[in-house]
Amino acid sequence: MLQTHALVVRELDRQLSLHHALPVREFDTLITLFNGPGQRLRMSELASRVMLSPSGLTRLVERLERGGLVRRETDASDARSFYAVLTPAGLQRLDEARVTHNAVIRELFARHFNDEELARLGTLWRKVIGNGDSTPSPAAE
Amino acid sequence: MLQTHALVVRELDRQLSLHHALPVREFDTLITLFNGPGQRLRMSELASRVMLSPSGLTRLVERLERGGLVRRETDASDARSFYAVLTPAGLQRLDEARVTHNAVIRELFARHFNDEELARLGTLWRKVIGNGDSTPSPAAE
DNA sequence: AAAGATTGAAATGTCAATCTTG
DNA sequence: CAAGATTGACATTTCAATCTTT
Repeated sequence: MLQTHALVVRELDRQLSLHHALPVREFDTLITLFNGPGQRLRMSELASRVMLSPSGLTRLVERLERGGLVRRETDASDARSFYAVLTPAGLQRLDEARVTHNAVIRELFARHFNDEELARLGTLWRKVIGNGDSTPSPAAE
Repeated sequence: MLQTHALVVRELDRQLSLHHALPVREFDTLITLFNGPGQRLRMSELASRVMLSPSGLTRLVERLERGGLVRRETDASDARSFYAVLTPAGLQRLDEARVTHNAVIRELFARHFNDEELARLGTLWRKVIGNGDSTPSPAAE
């Protein structure tokens, strides 16, 4: 299982970096923002969703901001907090990269399974995510 | 799917590092060597099995060697090549760490499934790995 | 020249410490 | 003081260049 995971992520990163100069981590961050309310999320919330430490996310958002794909805004209700917001350029880049993303997933992964198997896999994975217990982990949804 | 795997790997790394000072990458390398013929593998072969670049593996083996868990030997038939060999100390450390490894996998993952589901997952994953497709179709552009 | 492996430089991520605000 | 976020120091990994052997 760990090997399967590593294989898919590696190839995804290779293709996204090659065709869109957008490593898989950055891609994941953009798509997470896209799914957030108003295409924005607090830094801390974003960090836990993309499984990065707070400092790791700060640095990643710095890079995205330099590339104009994301913008940081202050929170009117709490001056300690910042929002990361998807910019129009970020949205466009995400849409382009999604084509490659989907192609890789299909080619490397989905291709091996029929619809019933895919549905079953989805169900099984959700069981794991939905239940974070055992040890107090800092990052969970 | 990517999130599920990321979650498991993160927790595995946390627990192995905490209890055995053995990050998941090192653990993976030891167990791969353990499964090799004579508990040894060529550097290049080991690199591809643990999904590390050649240079990445060189440095990882350096660390393991410093810790006495692995030893490097020359190859009599080809002076360019080196073998990484599991030492007795490495085997013992691996055995200890396996307890933690199994506990985490069971708690975080296997616990959610019955035997039939686990068998099915194994089958599905192997389908993906079995295909060493390095360059998928350029459906992106 | 090609293959196996390593080294230097640079990118990315983490932990601990710090700064600001609640 | 606690919470959100950032910064500094450090660890790990990769790419490109290099060295040795085939």
